[in-house]
Amino acid sequence: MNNSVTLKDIAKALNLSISTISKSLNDSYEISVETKQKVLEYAQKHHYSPNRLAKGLKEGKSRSIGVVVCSLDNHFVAQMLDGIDRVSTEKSYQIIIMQSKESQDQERACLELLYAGGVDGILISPACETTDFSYLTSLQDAGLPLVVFDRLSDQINTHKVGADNFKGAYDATVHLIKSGYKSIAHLNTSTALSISTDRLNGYKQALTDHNIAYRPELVRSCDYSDAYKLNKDLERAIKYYMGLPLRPDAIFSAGDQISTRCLALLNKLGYRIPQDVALIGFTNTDLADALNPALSTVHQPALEMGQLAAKKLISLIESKDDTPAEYETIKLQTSVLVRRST
Amino acid sequence: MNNSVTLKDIAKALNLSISTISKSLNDSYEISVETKQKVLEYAQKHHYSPNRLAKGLKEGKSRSIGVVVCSLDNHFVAQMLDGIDRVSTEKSYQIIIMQSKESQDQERACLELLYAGGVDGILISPACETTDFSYLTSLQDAGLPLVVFDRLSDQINTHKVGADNFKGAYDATVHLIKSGYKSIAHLNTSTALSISTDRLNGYKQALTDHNIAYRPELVRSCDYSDAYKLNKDLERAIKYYMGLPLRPDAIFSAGDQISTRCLALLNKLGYRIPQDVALIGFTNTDLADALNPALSTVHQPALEMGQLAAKKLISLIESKDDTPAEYETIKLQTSVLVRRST
DNA sequence: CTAATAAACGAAAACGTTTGCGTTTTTATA
DNA sequence: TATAAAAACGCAAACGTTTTCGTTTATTAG
Repeated sequence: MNNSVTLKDIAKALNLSISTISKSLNDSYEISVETKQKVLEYAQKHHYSPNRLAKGLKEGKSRSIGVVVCSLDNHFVAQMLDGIDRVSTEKSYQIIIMQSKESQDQERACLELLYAGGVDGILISPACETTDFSYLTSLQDAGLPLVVFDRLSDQINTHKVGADNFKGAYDATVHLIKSGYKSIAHLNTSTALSISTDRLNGYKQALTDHNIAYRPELVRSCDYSDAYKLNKDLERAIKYYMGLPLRPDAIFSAGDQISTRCLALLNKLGYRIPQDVALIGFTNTDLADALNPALSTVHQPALEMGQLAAKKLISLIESKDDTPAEYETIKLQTSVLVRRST
Repeated sequence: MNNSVTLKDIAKALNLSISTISKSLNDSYEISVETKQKVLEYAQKHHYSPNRLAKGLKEGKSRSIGVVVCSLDNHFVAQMLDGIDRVSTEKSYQIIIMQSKESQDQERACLELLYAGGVDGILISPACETTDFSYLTSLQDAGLPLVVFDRLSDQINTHKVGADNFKGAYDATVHLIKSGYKSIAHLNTSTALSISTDRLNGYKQALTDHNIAYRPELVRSCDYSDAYKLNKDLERAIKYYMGLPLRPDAIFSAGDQISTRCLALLNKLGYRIPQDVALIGFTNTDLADALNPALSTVHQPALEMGQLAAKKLISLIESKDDTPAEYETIKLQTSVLVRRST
């Protein structure tokens, strides 16, 4: 806290009472125009700005919202945060960003800190590891507004904003099929979150819709939690695929890191893309066109997702009194961007 | 603000006074062990956590620090933020991240908001556009601790933590020279910040040290502020280079986006890297090895930079009383990672 | 001219803490 | 036994707001 000039200071200087100053600055009808004028002038001249803590304490609100994401180090996440940031600063809420690093424990720690910190609401994209949502619901029961975004779960009942992962996966798979690929592998993330099953289901649906038999051996999961593990899992999966009697001629990968790391690994292992194996994956990296080769991607409207989630949360916060009405689940459309890798 | 159980509640429940509760929880010597025990037990059972706002108001501290960066959507920035996040959560400070989007006005707005918000200190990596540091120094004069990181400026006197950009540029250029490139262009960012001149000087020094004449026409600047402009500037620069009578056989680029976008553009324009022109650039992207071709980079210790900057700021905050001692400027070593593009 | 009304402002409580100091009770010292 | 000291706790002010409810003065209606 640095803030210097207070209502008291102004009151003393202008020989008025604190309440008069406060009312003047809040444009109360109780105060004469002349007084208001005088107060406002002095306040501006001395760079008065109300003390956030005092105001918050009085009003029982902190005008801050907590945001929990897996990691900052990720284009997709950064874009969502950008969206969140835009609407929250517009509505003059501060955001406190915390990282779960895909760990359920750390996520729990983040939530505890945010709750204790007195945020007015929480925006969360759960960690991959998370299976237990009881703490989250307990926060909700305690009256804390909550919005889940990006990675959804039906273990919690509130507003949810995500991408249409089923459709995205479906479209990507169809794209591969229509491009002539016959044997399509699917690399997924190992998580209990719906994001994973949705994509798997989209993939399956596309296959059945095109009379292609679903081969479970073509689906592998990778541990997302840290870069080292991911690389290891991925390398194993790729080698496994390539050792298969009916070796896949295309891979559809779910997940930002998975897609780009997969591409890097395929290169490293000497496979030519798309000649040896085609690749399309979920990712929002702006470097997709600069990759070797340019990577076909399923792109999610990350910015909009963040914006919408923040709007939903703020509306929830600001209408805390009325009945929660009905909670919505919004699914934003993804788009397939075809590039050289398929 | 969600927080429910307060000192008063505990006091009432235990038939003690508020101050006794407070002192118990703060482990004061004035309170008997039995009482402390009882209070602690009750507090834990009912998930008491002190109200951040009230505490902050009382102590005149908010235990939060403001961080201003150009943009979230950037690997390098994300890594620095990660570093900042680690040490600040460890020391139980909240961080408020704001984006300047390379605009001096928006940066100013961020700073005003943070100051008004009552942060205990500010961590800033100035916008490219910023030339006027007077507002920053005025904040400093008002007693707000400040640490500048990443992008340094000598227009402000405080702790500074950055990379050794001169050395990084020098090393990159030497690498190109030693790899046999004769005519080395330099793509820089158009900014008044020292980050730009340091890199330019490193480049120049490497040339003179190897008896290569410095050709001003090989140095171009690009507007970093938005993606569209950057692409435009870059394309113009590249075409300009390639139209030169003595066309460069290598490019050393400064700046994250510039390096990766330059690679993408060279590809798009049909130039082969490194046959037609080699490329090395400052960037921390984890996709460098997956690019087309794998991009040689100058890598900055972003995480450490963030950590160090945060440590410096916190120490500044917590020793606000004593004389500011002497301000340091720390330059962290960069490393050249050679890949296929050179 | 009196009484009611409006206009303009101030006093004080409240939000949840922390902390200096006063008060009571117990214990130790002379 | 009288007294000083220590131990354990409560009171109340303070941090900077907002807001309710007076209080004062000026204005208007009857």
